[in-house]
Amino acid sequence: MAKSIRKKLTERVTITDVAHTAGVSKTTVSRYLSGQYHILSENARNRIQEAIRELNYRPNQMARGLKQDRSYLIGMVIADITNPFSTAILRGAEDVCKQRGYSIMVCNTDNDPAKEREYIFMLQSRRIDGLLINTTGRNNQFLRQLAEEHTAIVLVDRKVPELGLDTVGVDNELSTKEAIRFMINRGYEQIAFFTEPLEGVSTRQERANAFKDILIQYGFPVADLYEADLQQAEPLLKQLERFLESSREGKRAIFAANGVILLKLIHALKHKGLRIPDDVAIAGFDEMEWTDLIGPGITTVSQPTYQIGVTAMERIFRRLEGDHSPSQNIAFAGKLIIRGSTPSVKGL
Amino acid sequence: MAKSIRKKLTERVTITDVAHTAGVSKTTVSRYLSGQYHILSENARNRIQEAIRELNYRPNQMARGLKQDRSYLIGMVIADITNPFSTAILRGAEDVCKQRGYSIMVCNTDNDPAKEREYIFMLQSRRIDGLLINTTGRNNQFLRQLAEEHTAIVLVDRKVPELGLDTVGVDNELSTKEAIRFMINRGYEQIAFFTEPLEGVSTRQERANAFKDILIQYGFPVADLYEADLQQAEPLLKQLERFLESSREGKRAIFAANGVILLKLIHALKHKGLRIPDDVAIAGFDEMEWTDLIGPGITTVSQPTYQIGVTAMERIFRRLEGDHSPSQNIAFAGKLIIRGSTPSVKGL
DNA sequence: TTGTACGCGTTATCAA
DNA sequence: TTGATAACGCGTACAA
Repeated sequence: MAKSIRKKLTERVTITDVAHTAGVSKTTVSRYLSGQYHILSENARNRIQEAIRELNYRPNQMARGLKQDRSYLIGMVIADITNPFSTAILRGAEDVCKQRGYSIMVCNTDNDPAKEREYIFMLQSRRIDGLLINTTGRNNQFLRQLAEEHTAIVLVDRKVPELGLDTVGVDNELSTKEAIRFMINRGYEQIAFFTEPLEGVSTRQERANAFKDILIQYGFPVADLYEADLQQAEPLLKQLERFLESSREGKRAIFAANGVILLKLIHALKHKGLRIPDDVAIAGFDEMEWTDLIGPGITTVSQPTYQIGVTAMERIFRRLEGDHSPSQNIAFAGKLIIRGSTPSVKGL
Repeated sequence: MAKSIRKKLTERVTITDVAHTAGVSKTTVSRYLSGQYHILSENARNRIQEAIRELNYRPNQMARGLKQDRSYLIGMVIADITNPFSTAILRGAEDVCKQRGYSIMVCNTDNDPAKEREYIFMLQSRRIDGLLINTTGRNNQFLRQLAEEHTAIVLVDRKVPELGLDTVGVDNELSTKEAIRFMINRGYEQIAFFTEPLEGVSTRQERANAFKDILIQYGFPVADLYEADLQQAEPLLKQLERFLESSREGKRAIFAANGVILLKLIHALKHKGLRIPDDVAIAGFDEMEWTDLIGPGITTVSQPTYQIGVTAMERIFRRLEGDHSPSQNIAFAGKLIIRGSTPSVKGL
């Protein structure tokens, strides 16, 4: 291992230096730092304040953490940090953390269990106090291990029932049913459901199941549930073609199980020269900054992402503060935003 | 004795525990941890490995960091983490960090100098080894302070010449000129430039100046440079109306200085019922996932964001490895992506 | 090849 | 209201 020698450009200022120039002991300075002003004399307090400013002192968090067995660090493990859904959650989580003096370490897994595991190890080494994770579901034993140490874990978006952890997300069944029911009521008679691979991802499963349930409830055949791996573009295109060939223009619609696949589908439609909603209607999960700008506007199920991030983070802090109540499953209501991509076709 | 009691209470596995169960000293374990295998007997090495696995030991990074005066932490201070431009950079930076065992702490400033300052202090407390920052430009003295400690700082996107720091971004002058020149060649005779407030943000200034320069070069009057504060929607709308009233249909175009304002402008146009490009042509900085889907597709200047993140991070590591060469200013070429929002209007 | 002893910067415990 | 001292978990001279 090639290590480079680091030169000390500036000697680091320590609590001892502050104590020295303020003419008090380290202990007293430490008390000042942790805000125990009531046991400090006016005099000591002022001199310490002055010394800190003069020396430009910043307490060393590593030393504090080591001593206190607390890092004031939160890990955030996400499948894809470039997904706006994830960043909105991060935004919410970050706001709550900042306010409490915690920092967030971001980890991008690409849905790869191996990467996720590496990150969990790293975060464990850093003694993170809390973890907010959108998990692949393939590293449950390590998550359980983490939870057994002092780490407060909250699962975001994806549940893993066997872990018995707090979960925050949206009510997938409710929202999916509302959306599909809406499309049926608008007169669509053949609705395709496109999702990324279901295995291991509760969110996708819940939405797919809700889709099936509602179709059955309305007496429709469940013929068009497509699972597409988005690594390559081909599979999705093929499945889309299959659906288009098997359906009649005018009464058909597509529902996308999340924002990523919704975007891909819109791209594919454009690529094939198909118009929305004339050739095919479309709707799907995840409101994004562009959904009202594409064609006649895309009908979406909007998730309160920022709120999800805030809530997840608040659960973490509650746990850190000693709340040992049974694990909660917090599901927000999604909001169906109706736009031109799913017009009524009843008269046709 | 006291040790075993403490262990039952806290359950934290330390290097001492590993040493005990492996039957060696802490030092030997430490050598193992830092990969100095050549000074370890086969026997010791195996026993340590086994002990680590058995106890599920993870070295405490806070302790290591404290001892080594290194945190293996990189701070990333960004104006808006939900901006796809920022997350793409983060993605690149993160990939490089992961590979080296570093972690990234994200800090969202909302372009607020006060928030930025708070974050700088916090990061200083954490003894970050490196900082990647998209700065407001209003906390230069604190950045200078950080740089004087052991922190390698790289400015991303926005420069601050007086700090003499490494900078990574895109060649704003070149790309802006190319884009405006392209629009002029396509026959547009009145081009408006919309930007967020110029003050203190080099990127915006460079683009605005390039815009002015090229107009002058072609003998056009520089009448339509609009600085809009996007906190409220009103100002932008008013300015847009001013431009539309002062210009003739058919030969007018809008250029947006970044992705955020480009999106707002497209929204505003839609809101006013104006069509692209029939009523007004439009182009702007920042390629986004939706730019090819809006109307006839939006002409954009694409920045190699992922590459910017990677490069910035690599500069940081180079500095940490002892590179003391003069500060670099790395400017990538942007790429003009021509789409239907800026058709040729020469014949009109 | 291995181990002993000390120190990193901070907080907690106790005594004054 | 203060301070001396012992940890926290690890790495590293120095010794063996």
